[in-house]
Amino acid sequence: MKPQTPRQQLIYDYLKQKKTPQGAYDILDACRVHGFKAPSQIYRVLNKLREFGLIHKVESLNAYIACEQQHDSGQSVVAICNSCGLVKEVPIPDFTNQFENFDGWDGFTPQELAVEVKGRCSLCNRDLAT
Amino acid sequence: MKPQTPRQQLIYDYLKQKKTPQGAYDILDACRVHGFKAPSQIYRVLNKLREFGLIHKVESLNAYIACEQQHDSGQSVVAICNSCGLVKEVPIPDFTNQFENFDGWDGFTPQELAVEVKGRCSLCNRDLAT
DNA sequence: CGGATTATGTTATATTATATCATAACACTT
DNA sequence: AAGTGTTATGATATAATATAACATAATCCG
Repeated sequence: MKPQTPRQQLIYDYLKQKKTPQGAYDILDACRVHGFKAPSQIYRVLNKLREFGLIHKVESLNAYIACEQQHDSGQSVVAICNSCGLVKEVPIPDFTNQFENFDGWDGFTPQELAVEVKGRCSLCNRDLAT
Repeated sequence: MKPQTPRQQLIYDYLKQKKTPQGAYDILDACRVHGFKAPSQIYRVLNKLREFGLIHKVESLNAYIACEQQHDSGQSVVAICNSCGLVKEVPIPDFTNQFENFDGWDGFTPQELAVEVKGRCSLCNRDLAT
């Protein structure tokens, strides 16, 4: 699924071009020059893009990032560096499968999976070593 | 680690006795009779209890639950029913180990893991079948 | 075209969370 | 016990995040 309207395209492009997750109000400020004026305008577009699976909300940061790869469903594994704030989406193969086939659910049917890992990125690890 | 003060104990007990995650302002309202008056009082205690690993924040709900079992670190796997809102903490053995030993991190060192699964609980599945 | 649906604009408000500064309680040393 | 540092609490204000509600415009499709 691709962005369906100019405004969707605009915000999607903006997020793709950013390396760190952006808050809704950051996006709003950046998009004022393009005619956005109110938070609700931003949130509407963000929610659409989320439905399409084009972006993720990083829940623990209240911020949004563009997906780097296409997912079948709304699944994501996000690595957040506690030190520098860098956020990366990391593909973990078979991971979600394990989840669905897990015995312990006891009748629970998983639909969406959100995984957020906080830690220390490779660059900050390197700085630490010196 | 156990609650260290009467106020910590109070909020911890309150959360333990609830089956669903509670918002900070829900907790505030419930605790007004015990002298709590301001959000910051609640958030301070919640943050302490989180440090102690006694409660979790369910990020995708902005709500808080008492831990059901003791964790070594701040790890959690939370199952949320999209249909009835029921939330359960589910232990997934060896799961976090897989995460730490995952090859694809490329220098990233995981510290805290937050997993939130949305789906349909056993009861709602049963209702659906009839 | 006509009617439905979806996207957008606009204003107001709700919800969640933190900053700041003052005071009280406690733990520890001398 | 007095002094000192630390942690917890009280209290007020405000910041940050998100939604409700209602109006207008654009698009789709019979």
